[in-house]
Amino acid sequence: MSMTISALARTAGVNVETVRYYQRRGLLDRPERGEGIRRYADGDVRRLGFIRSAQRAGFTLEQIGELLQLDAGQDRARARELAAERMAALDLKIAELQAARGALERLARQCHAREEGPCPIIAAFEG
Amino acid sequence: MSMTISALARTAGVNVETVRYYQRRGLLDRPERGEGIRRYADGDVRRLGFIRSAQRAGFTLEQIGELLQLDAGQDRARARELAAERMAALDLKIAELQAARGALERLARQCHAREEGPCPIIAAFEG
DNA sequence: ATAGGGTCCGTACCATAGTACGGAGTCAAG
DNA sequence: CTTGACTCCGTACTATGGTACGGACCCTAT
Repeated sequence: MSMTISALARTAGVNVETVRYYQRRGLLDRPERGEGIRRYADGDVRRLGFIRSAQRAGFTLEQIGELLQLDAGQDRARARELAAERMAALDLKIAELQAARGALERLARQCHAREEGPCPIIAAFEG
Repeated sequence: MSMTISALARTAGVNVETVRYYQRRGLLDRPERGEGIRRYADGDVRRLGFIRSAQRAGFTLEQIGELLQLDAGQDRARARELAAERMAALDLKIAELQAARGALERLARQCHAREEGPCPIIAAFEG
């Protein structure tokens, strides 16, 4: 319920320094010091979890900061806008990675097929 | 056939400074100065194209450097190894992005459905 | 032959997302 | 009541992939 910074970090699976960094960036609160040391609660764990999930979804820390602002302001239109933007970007990125993946796979197969001569993996990228 | 650095950069769609940067990193050659100025040829364009494609496939510049080494050495086994590693990493990344994309889409729909209350996009990430 | 643009090159700077360091303070156990 | 671990905080450093700057040189057209 009430944890130190290292317990918070451990719970969320991040480095203590990362927690401090998020505090500096304004993504996490610095709770009041209760008798010398700051104590963290479940809300902080959830918030940290939010940051990491959003990050996995490809949001930058800056965008995450905005999402957190929206959370307070309940600006749903803007939240949807951000989500839509991110989805478009993700679609693009996914398509790119899939193309790269496919190309790589074909090439590796070709490279396997003929043991002689130059590896087609390298040649194929030239374009 | 014989181009200046800015023509090379333009052809490949990158900044002149980027070309110089790749030269510093050893990814591109610095051709001999013919009458004061370095002249670039098709090979350089292809090589620069290779770098950019490989980059789109998610290779880091360091890995690209290794691929270019292999090109010379014709170490096909290592090339396949790198390709396999990269494919695994791509699969992971693609799955992650697709998950994020799906989550985002569901949330945006929910957020649209009910105009009242807190936006679920933000709440949903907490976990 | 001189003005302008382009080139050359080293060095410095940028953003992003952290990680590390060092000194001072605090806390819990022995 | 001290020792050792942990916390606090500012500042500095890291990696990655570039971008920008400034002085010197070179090339071409007028």
